[in-house]
Amino acid sequence: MAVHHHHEHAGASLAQAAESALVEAGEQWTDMRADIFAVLATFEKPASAYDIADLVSQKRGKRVAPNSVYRILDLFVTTNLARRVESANAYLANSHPGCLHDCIFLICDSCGTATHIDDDTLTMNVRAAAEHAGFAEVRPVIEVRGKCADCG
Amino acid sequence: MAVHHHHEHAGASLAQAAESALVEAGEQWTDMRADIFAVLATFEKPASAYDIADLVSQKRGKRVAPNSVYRILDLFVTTNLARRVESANAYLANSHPGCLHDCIFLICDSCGTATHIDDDTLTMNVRAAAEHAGFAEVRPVIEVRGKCADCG
DNA sequence: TATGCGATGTAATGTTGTAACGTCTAGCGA
DNA sequence: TCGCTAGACGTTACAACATTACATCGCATA
Repeated sequence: MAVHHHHEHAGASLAQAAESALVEAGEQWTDMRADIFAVLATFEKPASAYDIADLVSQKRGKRVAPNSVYRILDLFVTTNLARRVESANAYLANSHPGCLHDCIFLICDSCGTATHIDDDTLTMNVRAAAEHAGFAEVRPVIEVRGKCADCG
Repeated sequence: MAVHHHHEHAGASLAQAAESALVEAGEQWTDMRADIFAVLATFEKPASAYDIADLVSQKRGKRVAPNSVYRILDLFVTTNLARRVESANAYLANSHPGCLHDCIFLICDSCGTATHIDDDTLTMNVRAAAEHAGFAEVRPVIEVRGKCADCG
């Protein structure tokens, strides 16, 4: 099984990496974006836009509307700073922004935590299958729901 | 690439197969369930519970609440008569109920149509990767968003 | 007939996501 | 300096998706 290796960021290092990646992409690293990224990065589990809105509101002492959060999350997703977990309608910080590849998420139905696996062979096979069927600009969504080791 | 082969039902044959599968599972094939399955089966694209509720309401000349539709869709999903497309918050009739395996869905971002691919080797690899990470009772969600051949 | 159970109805509410438009500010050329 | 522009963010309203709690109906059967 082919496995993808890279450095995993955390904490301040992660925020740094995120800022670099966003600026690299020609976007601004504003206070609001920093706050939203910081909050997102504190979550173990995929966080909903509303969860994030609540915490960012607390942090700033002023209501931040979900609307604003969505805007910024969308930006994060397109610039690869965050991922959307489709089967949970929620988001995760990307622990290695700037490193572009498909992720496989494992989400525990019981405790909600998500872990991620990288297996480029597998994801390339999925891409290949889709392209073989005539699809272009493909964006694989590969998630596995189940019960994690801790909840077993 | 290993590929899974089986008979694909359509129209009345599909409804028949669905009825058999549901009864096989120890559930009743009621008028409401038949209507919902029939409506679901007419869709090319993944259908939302509300889409289905509207059409079934028309068909019966009486409002059917989304609630009732969700209940029956959940039943269909657990009995393998239908699939949920997570990245579209919508449902598809399973064209081969009674035949149990993982599906890969290709959904066109442009026209919304979904096609499905069977590749047991690929899906088994995804399952294996999740199980290797300590997950149990795994349910793979493998979808690919992109642009279909017609919309290219 | 009474009773229990599965299926469906009804109402209310919770959660997720988007649209439209207003305001603020930094940058920049006249 | 003035006024313009563009991007970021605010505000409100609403649309779309999903669930909860409880009521009712009809059928099987004790």
